Amino acid sequence: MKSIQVRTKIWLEVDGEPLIGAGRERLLLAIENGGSLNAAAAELGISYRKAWSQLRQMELHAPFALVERSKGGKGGGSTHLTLEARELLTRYAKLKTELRSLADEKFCMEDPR
Amino acid sequence: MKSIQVRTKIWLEVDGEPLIGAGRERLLLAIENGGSLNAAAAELGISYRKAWSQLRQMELHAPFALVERSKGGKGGGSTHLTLEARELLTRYAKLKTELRSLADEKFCMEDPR
DNA sequence: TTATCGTTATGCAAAATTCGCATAACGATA
DNA sequence: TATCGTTATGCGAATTTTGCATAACGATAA
Repeated sequence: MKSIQVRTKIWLEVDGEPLIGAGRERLLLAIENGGSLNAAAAELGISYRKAWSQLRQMELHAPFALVERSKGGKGGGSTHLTLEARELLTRYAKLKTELRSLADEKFCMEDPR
Repeated sequence: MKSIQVRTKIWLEVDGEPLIGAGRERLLLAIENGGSLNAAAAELGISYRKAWSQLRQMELHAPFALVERSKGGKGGGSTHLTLEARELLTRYAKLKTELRSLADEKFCMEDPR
């Protein structure tokens, strides 16, 4: 049985460049969770290179710092979210769930009436 | 001044494959308008190859026929939308505008409170 | 002072995807 | 049966994505 499914996406842009979407949200959450970009990449099952590139692009256009990094030291280094990044995550999550609930509730492909 | 902008997308899928989104909606509308895939591609400023590929992919997964084609003949050939395709367009347009108005009205990045 | 260690940072080539040029196929009409 | 503008599609070029390999880093421990 072929069923038609409604899909939605919501993301934030700065100057037309992606700031945060579903994928980048996952990345930031994984960074917060793992305490490093490396751990985040591993958790998500993507290459470090890819995670780094995504984060780099986000930071390139974000109007505020997203992470604080450190190199070397005991654990070799670390990356942590800034307060603003955590706030951004909170806002984005709210946006996303609102959109989803709206879509689920209102949009039905059966009987358009 | 860097302003954060909320963007949304809505589309329909069949078996996880895109059936119709903003771009394919434009394509179908242009086909309806021009009476041929060739004219549609020209109107949209995309190559015929690209338009054809998109339409092909849509038809590959759509649970009903989207267009009726003819080759040769007076005008060389033509492509017209089926009734189902026009209904799909109507439904999708409604979905899209509803989503947009909801997004505009509800989602505001200032003061999340 | 110096070696260590796991991280961040990045060049670069490979892989995958997208794009579009070029050309064949088509068939109702004249 | 020749014509004409369309549909159909192979294939190489251009672009984007991916990830391997390796350098850089610097607080800590010895």
